Amino acid sequence: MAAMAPDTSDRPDGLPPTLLDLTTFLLARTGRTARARLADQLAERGLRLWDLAVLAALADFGPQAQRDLVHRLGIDPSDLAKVADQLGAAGYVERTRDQRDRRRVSVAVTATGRALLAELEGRARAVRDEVLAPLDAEERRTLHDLLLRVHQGMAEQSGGG
Amino acid sequence: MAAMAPDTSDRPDGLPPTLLDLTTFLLARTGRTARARLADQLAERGLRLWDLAVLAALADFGPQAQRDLVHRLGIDPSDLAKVADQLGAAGYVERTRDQRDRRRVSVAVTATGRALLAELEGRARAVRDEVLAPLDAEERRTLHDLLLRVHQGMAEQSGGG
DNA sequence: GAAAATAGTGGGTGGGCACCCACTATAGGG
DNA sequence: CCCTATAGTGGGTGCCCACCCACTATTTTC
Repeated sequence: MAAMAPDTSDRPDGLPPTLLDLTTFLLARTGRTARARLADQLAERGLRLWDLAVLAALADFGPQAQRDLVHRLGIDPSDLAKVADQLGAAGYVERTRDQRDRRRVSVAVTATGRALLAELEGRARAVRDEVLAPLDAEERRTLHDLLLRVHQGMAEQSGGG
Repeated sequence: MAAMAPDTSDRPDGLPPTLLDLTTFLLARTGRTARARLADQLAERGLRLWDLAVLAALADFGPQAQRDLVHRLGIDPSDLAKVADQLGAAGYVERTRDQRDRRRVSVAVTATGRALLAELEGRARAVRDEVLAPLDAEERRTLHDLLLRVHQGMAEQSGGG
């Protein structure tokens, strides 16, 4: 693909070099597209990004109180309540009162939830393959690594390291 | 900074590995943060991202009709009208009826606009230095290059290359 | 010169996301 | 016990963004 002569006139491309020189802009723009495509995939299941994050956290770290999820994911407690509520109604998670501290609601992912998560991961990988099409395997690894470190840096900055 | 022992318990960090394994997710998340910080900088001048894009396009490609900007930047014509209107009111651009085709409005960046653009570029670079703090100079170049190619791939995909 | 296409404008819509507050229930400290 | 802090919930707000439609002015086509 893309072996034809570039016809600059009817391409939506051709962003100003000034913008393309700004890594901040590139990161923002590619990130926006990636997010949008991922969100589209989730939307096909009636889900949003937070749903994926919550499922992943529960699968990785096991059942835990909402307060822990709030802390770990940096989501607003009130928003999490809604997400958990919806996931619970759909049978993807189970919520039980913690008997040692009855203020707390412990959330656990169900088998159905795990299956959903696996599917979502697949969709996310499909999006990645689409988005990172121009890169070969090693470049993808490099990009992933760099982004991971950038992300960790961000976490430290806002987390007050 | 960040020379102290990591206290995993009160960090907003610790996202689920499942998520950190998804490049799509990383790209989306770092992109979101980058965008937010850039938007913050622009907001200090009462501007939004499109304002920067429009100024850059005019500076790079010279005066042109709104339809060209629409085409080049992929912005909605109606939205561009508003952006151009605001930039015009603030004196950053000048809008004149094209005398050869009086339907068209030609937009040109003013001297003030160029000065503003220069300042905004500086702010964007500052954000970049903040966001890419964990990376050395060569890694930043690599990241920029990879993102640029990813971006071009996206443009081809949606532009029907 | 009538009809169809094009350029720009104004107004409005819907979705997502972050954020905040008031309130209930429970726990823990003195 | 009373007081304070914590956990969760429901409801609501504001921002941004993308998108769409109706309308006017102008140009192009036949």
